[in-house]
Amino acid sequence: MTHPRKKIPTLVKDQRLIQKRREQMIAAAVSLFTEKGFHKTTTREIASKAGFSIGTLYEYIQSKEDVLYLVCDAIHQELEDRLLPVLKEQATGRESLVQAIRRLFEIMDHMQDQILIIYQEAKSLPADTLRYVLKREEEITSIFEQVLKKGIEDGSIAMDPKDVKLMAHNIMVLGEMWVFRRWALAKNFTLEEYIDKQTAMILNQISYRAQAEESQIS
Amino acid sequence: MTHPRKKIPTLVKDQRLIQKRREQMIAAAVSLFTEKGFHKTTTREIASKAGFSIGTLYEYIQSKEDVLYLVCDAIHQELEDRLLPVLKEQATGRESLVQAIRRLFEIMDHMQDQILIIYQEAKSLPADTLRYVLKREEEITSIFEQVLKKGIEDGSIAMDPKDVKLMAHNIMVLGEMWVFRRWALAKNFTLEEYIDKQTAMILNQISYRAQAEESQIS
Amino acid sequence: MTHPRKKIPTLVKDQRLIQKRREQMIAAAVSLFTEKGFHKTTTREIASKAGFSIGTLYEYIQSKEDVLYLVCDAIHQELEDRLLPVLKEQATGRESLVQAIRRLFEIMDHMQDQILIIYQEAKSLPADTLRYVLKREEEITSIFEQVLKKGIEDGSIAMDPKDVKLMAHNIMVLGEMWVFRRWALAKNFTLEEYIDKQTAMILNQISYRAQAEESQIS
Amino acid sequence: MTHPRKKIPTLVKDQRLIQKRREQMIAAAVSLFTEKGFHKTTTREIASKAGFSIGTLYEYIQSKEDVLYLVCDAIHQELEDRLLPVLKEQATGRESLVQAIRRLFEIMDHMQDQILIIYQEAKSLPADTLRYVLKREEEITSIFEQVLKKGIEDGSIAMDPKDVKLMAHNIMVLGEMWVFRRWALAKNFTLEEYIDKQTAMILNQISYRAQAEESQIS
DNA sequence: TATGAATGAGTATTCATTCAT
DNA sequence: GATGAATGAATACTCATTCAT
Repeated sequence: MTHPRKKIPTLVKDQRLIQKRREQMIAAAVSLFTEKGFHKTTTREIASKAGFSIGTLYEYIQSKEDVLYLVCDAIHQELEDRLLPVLKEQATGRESLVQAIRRLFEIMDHMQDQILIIYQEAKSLPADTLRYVLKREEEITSIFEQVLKKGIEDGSIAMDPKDVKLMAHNIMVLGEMWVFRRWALAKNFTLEEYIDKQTAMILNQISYRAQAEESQIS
Repeated sequence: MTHPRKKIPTLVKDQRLIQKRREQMIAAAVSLFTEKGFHKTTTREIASKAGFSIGTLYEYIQSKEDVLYLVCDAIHQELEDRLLPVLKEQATGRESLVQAIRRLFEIMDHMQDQILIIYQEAKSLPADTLRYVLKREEEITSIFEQVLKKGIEDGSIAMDPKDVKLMAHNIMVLGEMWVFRRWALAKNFTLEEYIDKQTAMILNQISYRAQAEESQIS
Repeated sequence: MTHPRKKIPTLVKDQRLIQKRREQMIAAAVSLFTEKGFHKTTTREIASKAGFSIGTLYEYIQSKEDVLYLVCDAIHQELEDRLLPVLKEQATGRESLVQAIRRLFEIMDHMQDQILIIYQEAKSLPADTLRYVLKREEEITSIFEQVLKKGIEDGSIAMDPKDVKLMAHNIMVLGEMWVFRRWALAKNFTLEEYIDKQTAMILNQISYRAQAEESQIS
Repeated sequence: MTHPRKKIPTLVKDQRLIQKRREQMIAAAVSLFTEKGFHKTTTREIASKAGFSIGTLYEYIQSKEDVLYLVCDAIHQELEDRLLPVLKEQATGRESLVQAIRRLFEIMDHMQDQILIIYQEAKSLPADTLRYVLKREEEITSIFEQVLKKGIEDGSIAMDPKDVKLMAHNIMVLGEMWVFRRWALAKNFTLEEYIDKQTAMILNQISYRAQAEESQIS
């Protein structure tokens, strides 16, 4: 169902070892990229913070960019892992949406360092690899598309199906905005206030009365 | 009225020359940063593309980061210079808002490369310098605050004054989103459609009927 | 007993290798510094003459100044290693002094290039590091202090103990003078003559008859 | 009588101007070379501290080394100008010697920064130019040769004429030693003490009783 | 599998010197 | 005579990557 991840070739064969080493590597890299950015972090530092030698690092990756990709992918994975459990089968689309927005924003608050890495460093990935990361971002965005569609179907959400995709992106971006405009927002709002206000705005778009307005604007 | 810019020291004294050389330098840097990013662009490339030698480059700046700052500042200046003229004294706040949103989004579309530079490279600025750039971003955001306030005063816009700041940031981010989610949005919408839909959504938040709804959500 | 040397940090761990590489590095640097001086010698030249790459050089030092320090320290070490063996337990202070002066002057003649490096380049060391080098110079000077004191004790040398330190410095400087005034001295004297004459002068100061004279001078 | 100075070509013709500019230049350079050394001082700094532009600097010299030469020569000139007046026609050689030694050591104390420049930076002069500086040093040394010879002639000094040259060099070096071993000497002696002790030692060499001793040493 | 020494291409920055005005 | 903008060769130092052990 989900898009396949990029395979990063390895000189090592033991799968369990690969996973362990990569977890160490990713944890080290996240903390270093957060602190100094991708370019100012050296592979030596990553290896050393991960607890092994530079030679060993290169047994598990082929280039520094590979580390960045693994980091991005792990972040997306964690984001998804934290977001999905909030969706309940029995809830209406609207209920799920409110929950998912809250959860998304809380995740953004909690993972702000990691989110920033994706925003600021992903561009350093080779074009090919970047595509995997963007695909992943799209997959996560599509979670909101699903929720919105469910709401339309069960009647709890009123909106033009053609607008579902845009709305899903809007929600993601409003979440990320809490991270990358934090310097301005945190001066004026708590996370709670931010969630409440943005949720209200989003809900306002998908209620019946809103639909009438839309036509008379432009 | 506006926040003062950072002064970048120069070895050259002739002000006219400084301006001319810096314009050349900025133009060269924008194109190179867009193409390869800040870190992968060398100072020699900047100088050479600007049409002078590496020695001359350093007569007009003190470090590579200075070039990045000048680029960011010039981009913000151009953005503001393009945005402000759309505001007319005699228009209502609501009319101005619609115009300004359209203009902002068009500018984002037109200056996408530059906007991306700010988003992706500003983090490489020294902390001190970054503050100047963020301050500038806030100034531009406050243009929308002014417009919203005017609308509230002249009765053309209905919203809680406490929400003005957040709404202004939302508008800016929805504009920038056209740039940094272009890989997803451009597949589904034209700029026109994007402007219309997002404008509708924003207007929906600031119409009288919307106000009633807001309270009953959370 | 001797003052501790400055530790120069290394990226390499193998102590034997460190010693070997540093010996290569020092030999290369001495010859280059002699030929062109510290400032006009490039790190690349040092590495290349030492037989390894510039990258390898920096595995064993942290800065070009580190090389200079290592060179100075090695020179002092060699000087001391050549000087000390001349001192015999059973000799009188006066006998030891004559031997040590001769040996010192011979060393100066033999190591003139190296001595010049210390004289002319040590000032380029960071203040902290320079202190280590001067301390070392003082240690070597104190060898002559010991010899003089021994002579006073065993009665073979007659001088005011308060003058021991100055005399030790004088001896060292008269030795170094053979190096840095060589352009004038070598035209007029052989090393043998120089040793004889200066030794005579020094001995003249520490003989009983000399003491009487001193008081009637100033 | 004195050795001719090196001519440093000029683009400017007005001799009075040349002298004025060079004085400014030398004063600036001495202070900068003292503070940071020759290599770390830039020509721009020299020009700026001298009160004119870099372009003007090069109207009066041809290379940075020329500045160093002018500085060395000016220092030697000042040294000589301060030393010579102490010599009185009517005094005995021995009296003159004592006076000249005292004066020399006082000059060394007073001009320590400048003396250090000659000691540490002269090696950066082109070989040709260096010869002029060494010649000058020899000239100054020969002042002491003259005094010693006069003493021998008038019977106030007892020494082998063949040792005059060496003794003159010894005196010069013992003076310079107050500068370049200041880090060690100043901890133990005042200038007065230093002068007294070294003078005593020198006089001890040139008194009749000393002569006897000399033969029996080696 | 793990190590870490070796490599050398790459890069920001400096600075003596020139020359048109 | 004075100025100062322009030049570009030169240089210390870094760091991703390799490979022998």
